[in-house]
Amino acid sequence: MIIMSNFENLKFDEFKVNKMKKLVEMGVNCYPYRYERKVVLNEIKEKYKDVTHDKSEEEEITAGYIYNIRQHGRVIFVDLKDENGSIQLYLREDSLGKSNFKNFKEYIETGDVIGVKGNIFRTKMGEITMWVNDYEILSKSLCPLPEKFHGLRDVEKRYKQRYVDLKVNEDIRQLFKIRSKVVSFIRRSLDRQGFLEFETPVLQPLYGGANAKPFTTHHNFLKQDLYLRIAPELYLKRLIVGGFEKVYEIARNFRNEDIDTTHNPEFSMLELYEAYKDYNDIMNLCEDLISETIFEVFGKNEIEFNNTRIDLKKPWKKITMEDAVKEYGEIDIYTHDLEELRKISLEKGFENYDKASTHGEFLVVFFENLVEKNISQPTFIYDFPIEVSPLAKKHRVKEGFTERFELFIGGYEIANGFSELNDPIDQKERFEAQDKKRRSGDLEAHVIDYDYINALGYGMPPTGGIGIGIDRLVMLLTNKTSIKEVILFPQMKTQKNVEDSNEEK
RNA sequence: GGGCUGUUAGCUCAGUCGGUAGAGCAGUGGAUUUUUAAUCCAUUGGUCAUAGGUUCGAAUCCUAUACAGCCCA
Repeated sequence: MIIMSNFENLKFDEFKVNKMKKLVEMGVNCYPYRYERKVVLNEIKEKYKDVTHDKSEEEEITAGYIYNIRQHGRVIFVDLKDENGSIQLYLREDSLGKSNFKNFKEYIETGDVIGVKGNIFRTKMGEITMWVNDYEILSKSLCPLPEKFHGLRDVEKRYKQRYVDLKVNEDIRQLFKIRSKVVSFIRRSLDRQGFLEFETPVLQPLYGGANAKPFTTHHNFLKQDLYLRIAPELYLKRLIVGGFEKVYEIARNFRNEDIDTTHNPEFSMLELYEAYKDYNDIMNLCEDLISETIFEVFGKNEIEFNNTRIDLKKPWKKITMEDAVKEYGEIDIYTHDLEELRKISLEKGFENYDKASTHGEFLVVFFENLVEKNISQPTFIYDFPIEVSPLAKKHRVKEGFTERFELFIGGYEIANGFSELNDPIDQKERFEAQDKKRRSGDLEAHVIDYDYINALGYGMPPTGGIGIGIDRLVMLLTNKTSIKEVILFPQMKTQKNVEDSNEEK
């Protein structure tokens, strides 16, 4: 029944293709260019919410795709959907005429897109329904839709054929609508506050702004390797040097790392920078921006995530990393020597402790292993060790620390910000320290960007900045624990064909 | 990187102790002028993910591979 090419993985249905061909023979264009749709389905539902059994005087013209058909001999009921609504159609042989009715019965099926004209009435069962006077095929479907009741459940197919997932699973379409709203609200909010959005390079000769491994590509004409950006940070701060005072970018970043429930190789991040501000100002900005976004989308400042009620009412908790480890981990790092810290890490089976060689690095290890996952309610963790924060300004009073913070909600890191390091000499030393780490095998350590140091040499005002993970934020808002659920087309491995696997060896 | 689980009809899923492959929906043919997961009758459709192995006999047991999900590092 299904025509399936070995090479193209097409799922055309033979019956559907034949019906389409028949229609074409009859002179019907199965793929016309436009349709004069006058109203969407929700507008009809709203306009006729008090309609009675009597047909409306006015004729309505609308369109959508068919998701169910119930044939009753000389009557057909059809369920029609558009982006935001649905309506029932009522087709009668005596209204449509014999041949039009027969054609519908024989050639129109679930999945087809049609335009319809008709009057609105209420059926015996109380359903607002269009009494169809005329219909037109707008697109003939050739692939069978998944089952009407269960929809598409197979997770792999849902991700790989997201178009089907969106078409048949209403909740998925709602989820991505929320994602779109979140992004557009953030833009509107920042624009209203006087921020300017800029597009900085995705292809970069040097990558920077985060600890991560990049994707590498090659420019043929320049005969030069380029990297896909891991963060827009260093370019946005060059804009602050250049004299812009409030800038942001909603940037797609690329990191060549493991794929799991919280990591996709490409992901979206809001990064913003504001001159003459410090990390305290930015924490406030972040708190306002996120809580307003959530209120805008849900109309309340309370959400349910991973079976936990999260209260986003301001002000949010603020605690230093050191105190957080004391509170949640019940240990004061600075009262133990390195040998003891190493021993404790080993005993408790901490991740990544073997790389730690300073109190600051152990503080981070203890934080990540003992604290992070336990922070459900929105909490700013602030004052990070200098060793792990090469782009953040030294703390104004606390030796060995930087003015950096991260926001945690529901056990996830949502945002990361700081008083930006603007001392060019200090920045040079920090990069050199990173470079040393790099040379000793830490592939995620920063590379030295001399042009960036040079930019700072021209003078960057005191500046506060932040990055907010859009995907993580959307996960939180839609109660999803897998990042793939909130990315339209997540990266999935494609089936290898024989030729490819030979080439690889 | 490691562990566990999954892969059976277009979709959602059964398949007992190893003994010829099942259902619902969709599709196809028919009945049906207010149904809404419509109903009724009939009916098509499977290299059981792939490749090996054990066995008289494998969807089922074993090994490897592919892809995926979840958990851990």
